[in-house]
Amino acid sequence: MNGWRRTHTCGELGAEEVGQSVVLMGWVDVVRDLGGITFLELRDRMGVTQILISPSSGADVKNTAKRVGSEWVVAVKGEVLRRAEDNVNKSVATGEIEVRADGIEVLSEAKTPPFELNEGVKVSEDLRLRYRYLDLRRAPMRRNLEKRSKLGFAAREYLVGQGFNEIETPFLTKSTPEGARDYLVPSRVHKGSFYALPQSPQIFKQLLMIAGMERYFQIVRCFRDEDLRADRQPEFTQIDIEMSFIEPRDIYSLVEGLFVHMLRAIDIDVSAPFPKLRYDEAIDRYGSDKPDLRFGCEISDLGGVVRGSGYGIFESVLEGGGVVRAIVAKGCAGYSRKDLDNLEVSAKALGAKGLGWARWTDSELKSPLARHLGDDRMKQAFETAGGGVGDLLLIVAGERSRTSSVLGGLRIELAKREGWIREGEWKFVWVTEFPLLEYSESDGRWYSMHHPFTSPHPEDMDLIDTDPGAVRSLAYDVVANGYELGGGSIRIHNSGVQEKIFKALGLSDEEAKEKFGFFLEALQYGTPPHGGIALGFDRIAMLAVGGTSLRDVIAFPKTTSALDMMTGSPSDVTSAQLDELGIALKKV
RNA sequence: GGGGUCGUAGUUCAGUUGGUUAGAACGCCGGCCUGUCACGCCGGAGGUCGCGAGUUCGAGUCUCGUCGGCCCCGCCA
Repeated sequence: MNGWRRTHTCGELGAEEVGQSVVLMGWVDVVRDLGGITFLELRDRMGVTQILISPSSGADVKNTAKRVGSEWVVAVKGEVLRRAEDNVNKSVATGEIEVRADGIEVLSEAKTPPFELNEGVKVSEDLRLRYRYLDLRRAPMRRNLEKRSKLGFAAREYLVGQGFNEIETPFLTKSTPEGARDYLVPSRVHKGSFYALPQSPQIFKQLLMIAGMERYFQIVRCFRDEDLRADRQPEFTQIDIEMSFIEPRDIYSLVEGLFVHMLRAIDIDVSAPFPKLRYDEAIDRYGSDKPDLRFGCEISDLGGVVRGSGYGIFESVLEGGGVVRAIVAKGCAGYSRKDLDNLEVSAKALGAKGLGWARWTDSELKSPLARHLGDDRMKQAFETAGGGVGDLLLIVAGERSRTSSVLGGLRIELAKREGWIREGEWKFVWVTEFPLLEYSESDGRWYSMHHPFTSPHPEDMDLIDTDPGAVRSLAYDVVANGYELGGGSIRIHNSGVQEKIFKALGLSDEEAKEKFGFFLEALQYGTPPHGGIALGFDRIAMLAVGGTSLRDVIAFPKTTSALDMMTGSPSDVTSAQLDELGIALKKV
């Protein structure tokens, strides 16, 4: 570097430094060659500074400046000059000054990049991912990663301040039967055996409680081999927390404090405590276990209104134990036939058999259902659901949970379509009292809704044998703006109860012993009551930067088909590598 | 596993009912230019229309298959 040392960054020079001799290093953002005079914009992570190559600059400087192009890395030595008043650029932090180059050194030449790096230039997602290191030079991505870093630092700062120890747990661990599909790692030493990458450090953090650590946390990578979404990557980061001698409310206040502290670090204010909704309430009112509370449009039950109407479809649904429910779309009475058809298509895609509607315009109430229900009953239904003149009523009938999720889905769709969601707003909510178990028709058995170590609600302990579906758990999710940001529970700390749960899940004693024997044994050595939570750090960061995809906050993410466009993984390995692992590939 | 949508110059896109030589902007290259900051002006190069079959006298355009991006359902204890 010519013996030069960088004296300043490209974001800090101003009127105060005028007259100083400085050395800047960075990437050439733009070259503006006006003939006798040339301007370079030099960029580093802190900002951009204009470099002046004037007629009085030496021949060396001028010749070098002629050669350089976009994204070359250069060092510039020169004097900070105050710009004439008409030349000040108010839109740039360093716009009051420029640096007259007395020396310029090319540190690295650069090929013309495959896309322009200016903010605001649209580039396809796959190109950005293939050249991620260039994409990350762009200001929005850099800002996002900086914010993510601050959030992580604030989380550690807060938790350590609360007396937590950050403790690492293994990545090469044991495959467990319940839950998401595992990523497997073959063992070379023990051919035919596999490690699994952790879906979460669940068992280890409970063992740390048994070990007496009392307050553990870890910002840790987790792996799940399931299909991806905008908010789901195969590897993702959790803020994993576990505490001993606590109740759910201790977790609530800890996590509320954590969110307030983290978000304050990037100048976002949120208020705590967060409201709470029981699971069944969330489903009935919002049709989701991760309700978006930034807008209303709650679900209403019309069973009382339509019962006895004589309308065959509704009557038979009600007789069969189903429900007739509705949402009111405020101000949407003007929807066209086509709009309504589109909504019906959505409803069917969400699992509805059909979609009933009624539009209450100034003059009249229009609905294909009026013929069956009568105008009075129709109007009553409208009012029961909280609607009136100018509104649209959407009715779904069927099995309870299906109907809820359909209306919940329509609710979200309407909110997006009608712009009911105010950007920048944060609506947190705790969803509590999740069911302990859910039944799988296809497998003919019960599964844990959270995980098999979740404590049943003490009041429901006796129902485990008689009515497993009615057992509530001490599990909770923290939800913001319709995203599940975390979930946790109070754990079972009694090996008898744990065995009972394994039995309810259809695990034989032998299976339980084979898969979790070490853990069942550990529970017998003096286990403190304990519980915890795992927060989705990527999702928190995504919401905090105003993003819509985890790719916005992950430096090197995977595509929706779990490919890494940059490295080309996953990829073939040599037959020698396979031999060493004792693995033979099947033809697929 | 399923549904939707996209794939044309380095990039972002346009391309009519299937019809002559596939266009624009930005970028890139060359020239001119002493106050630009989206610099300006003049000129130029640049295309396996993702890939493979098929229909047709003729395919960027139609059909089938396939690969890939994005969004969604299933799945994600």
